[in-house]
Amino acid sequence: MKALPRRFYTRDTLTVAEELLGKRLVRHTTGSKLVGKIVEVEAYGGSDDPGSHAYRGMTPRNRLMFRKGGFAYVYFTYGKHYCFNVVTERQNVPGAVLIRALEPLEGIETMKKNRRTSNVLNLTDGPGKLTEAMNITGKQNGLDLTRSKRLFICKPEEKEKFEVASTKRIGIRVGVNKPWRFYIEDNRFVSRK
DNA sequence: GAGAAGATCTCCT
DNA sequence: GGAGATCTTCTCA
Repeated sequence: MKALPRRFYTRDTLTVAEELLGKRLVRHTTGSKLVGKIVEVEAYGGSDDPGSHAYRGMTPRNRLMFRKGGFAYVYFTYGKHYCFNVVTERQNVPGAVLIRALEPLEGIETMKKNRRTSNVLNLTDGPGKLTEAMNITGKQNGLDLTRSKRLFICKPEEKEKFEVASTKRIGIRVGVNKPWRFYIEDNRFVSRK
């Protein structure tokens, strides 16, 4: 269980997005260890991407997107939900990858408790759901994923084979033409087909 | 300081 | 398939 190094994140956002598929998101909280396989992501850019928070430049909320890659960018939306992003690119180049869905691997009972449901398929198949299942909130905003012991991303122990599909992004009104959503084909935990 | 929209989820029909 | 929940953030006056 070794966290991915800084150089994994400080690259082109689309490359990082695609390569995050199949990786493990690891969350340690008091008394529990939660692990999920990343099965669906979306890439967000800067001034070239109207769908991105960073489209109009830096604001207090999106400043994390301008940092060097490897940090967590967590924001609150719709009055109810947190969304978890991984910052990409070099310092001062905005970019982030939204984690949209996970396949639960460890700590499933804790996730069920966090989500108040017994349906495994309903635990982490959406950006607002997986943050609740993994106990990720605004407190994790700005966390360094290459150094933290409580929240990080690592490679699977054995390499897995899968097909990657890409489509338009979901839930945004502008910038919908970009095919910047990636997911693992035939995985049951992907939020939408 | 006000108003509108939002990278969503759940419940209802 | 559709609307309501619910509150933060941004924009503009």
